[in-house]
Amino acid sequence: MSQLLSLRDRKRTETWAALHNAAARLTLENGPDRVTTEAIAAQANVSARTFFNYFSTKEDAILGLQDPSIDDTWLEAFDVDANLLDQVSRLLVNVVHSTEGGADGDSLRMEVVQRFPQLRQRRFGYFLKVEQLVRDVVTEGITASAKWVDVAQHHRAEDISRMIVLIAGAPMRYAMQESAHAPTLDNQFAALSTANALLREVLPEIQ
Amino acid sequence: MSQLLSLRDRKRTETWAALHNAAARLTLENGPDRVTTEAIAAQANVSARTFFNYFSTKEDAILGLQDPSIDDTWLEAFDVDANLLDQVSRLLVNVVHSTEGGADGDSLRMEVVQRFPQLRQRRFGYFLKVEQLVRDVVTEGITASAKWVDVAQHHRAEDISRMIVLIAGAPMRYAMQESAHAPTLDNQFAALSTANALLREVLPEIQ
DNA sequence: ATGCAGCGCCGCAATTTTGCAGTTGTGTAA
DNA sequence: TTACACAACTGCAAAATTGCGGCGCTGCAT
Repeated sequence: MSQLLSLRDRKRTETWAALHNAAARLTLENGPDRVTTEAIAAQANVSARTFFNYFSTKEDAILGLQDPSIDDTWLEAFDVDANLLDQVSRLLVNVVHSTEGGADGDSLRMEVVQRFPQLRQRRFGYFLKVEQLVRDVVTEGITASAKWVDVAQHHRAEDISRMIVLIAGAPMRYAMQESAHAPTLDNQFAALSTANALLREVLPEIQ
Repeated sequence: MSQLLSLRDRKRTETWAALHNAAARLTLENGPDRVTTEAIAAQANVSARTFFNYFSTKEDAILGLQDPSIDDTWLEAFDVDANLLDQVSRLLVNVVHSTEGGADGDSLRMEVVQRFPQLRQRRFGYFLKVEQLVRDVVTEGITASAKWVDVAQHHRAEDISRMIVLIAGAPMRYAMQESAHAPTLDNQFAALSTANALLREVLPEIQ
């Protein structure tokens, strides 16, 4: 049998997906304002209270957003002393992905974001949490690194990593703004890699 | 919406039915000895431990047996001072029914009992619990009744009701033995009413 | 303007489910 | 015989779910 997840974890995932699907489906049918958290919970066959055990707001459920997290594998592979920009970029992409749970294939998220732009700001809100998380990782790396002792004498590690994450995150912000107009998954990838290229070209010019 | 049962109660009923169905189905496919409680739980999509929150033995799950209970309606209607034999008979039938939960229509119980006679004794075991419950009701009634004070001077109320329930229960025992050979629902009803008629004929002859 | 109903959301206690580490009994292979 | 796997079943503590009362806000009828 598939014993990768415990029964508990499997059910938790199922309930999460059921709530997100119900929320997204009902929203597509009636618009986000005509959907109540009660109706969503009923569709997912759980109590109204349980809804808020999984999502802190109705919008989070509609969009299927979770708090960001970093896989241990990524943490171990992270090395501040080489290719920092690349690494932080990839970390950001990965952590953003962690905020959008479940299988993307059958998720109704895309359609929802496209049809109800009011919901978009919520994703930016989550990007702040993502940055915070990544910043912590970078801060820790810098603090422990010999390569950064010089810079760290003039600035606090927190500030250094804030700046690094801001730069590395610029392409994602750029892509997110773009994706307002082109919300398919392919288009988002395209926007991101365009933005990445742009960053590489701009960086050498401004120093 | 149908708000007769709370979400909690509705789910409890569903889980009970899922476990019973899984147990009965797997038993029909493989025989009771080749079915594990784990497999049943897995089929019902609950943990192995939860199985034992619903049934105290594997056989109970296969047969779909619950502890007997008496509906309050029946309790209020019960009156020791009139038609006692009839009332206790009906009470017994009703309480026996309460031990066999769920919708009888789609239950696989019948088929299981017919094909695996080893399971039959378990039903008799439950009949003892049923008698106990009914006995308590009758005892309480007798204790509070003016009509029974005379008899109660020579015998304890417990013993009186024990005898009454035994007599009133004779047709059910008779029918249960018969049903070994004719296990359909109709046949059981027929056997029971035959036995009832028989009792009525015998009673006057033996006093 | 004023009340009032509806909805999002939270805290808390009761109930249920799960995981885990047993104990016991039974068949089976060495 | 001994050893050992396996399955029924239990106790207990952690986690999840539910019900319920309550808070704050918003829109709407009076």
